[in-house]
Amino acid sequence: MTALDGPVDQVAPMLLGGLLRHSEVAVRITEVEAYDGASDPASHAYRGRTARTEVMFGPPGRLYVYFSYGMHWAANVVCGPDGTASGTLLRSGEVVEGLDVARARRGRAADRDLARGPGRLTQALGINGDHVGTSVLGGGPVTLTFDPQPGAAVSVGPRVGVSAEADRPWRFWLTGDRFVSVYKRSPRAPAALA
DNA sequence: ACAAGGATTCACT
DNA sequence: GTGAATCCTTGTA
Repeated sequence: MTALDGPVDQVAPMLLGGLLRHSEVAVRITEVEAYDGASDPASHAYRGRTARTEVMFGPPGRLYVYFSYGMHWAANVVCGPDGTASGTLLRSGEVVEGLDVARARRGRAADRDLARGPGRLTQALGINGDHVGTSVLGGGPVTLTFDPQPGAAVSVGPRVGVSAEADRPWRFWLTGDRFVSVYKRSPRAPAALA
């Protein structure tokens, strides 16, 4: 029983403002996306258990990390009760600790861009495939600290990059935050309704 | 065994 | 704004 075992579209916005830490680097989460296994064609787990998506069916709080476009890692926090496949993609954040380490990992990039984007965020934190299945709820190398801010304005909008169900409003971000990635609709997604 | 496509980023025009 | 890089996972033969 954790704060993560509810419906993913309710859990995802709760991660906003939270702190994800991997040793000396910590990131304040500013943007997330929810993915549900059973009802969500855009989810990797939609077609059932496979070797890759197995972790999404497990207990909440574990990391699901996958390799995308042949060059980027993207990190999810598994949500929902054990046996249900859902997860929250960590899309963007602000590096608030370990700036020097994050800068070294990200090459030449503006501080604002250190973790602004799913692939950038994992790179700044040093998260990769080795961390699949690691719990972020304590005891592991990666930890997630909730920092709920009841008064904070949260925006909701369509998801990025997915070609199916792009218009499901399951992307959440802190309204007006500088450390939110720019929205760019997938070229494969059907045109938005007028 | 093979072919297709992707929950993206970066450099260049 | 546009296009290339790059390799893993999955479905199909």
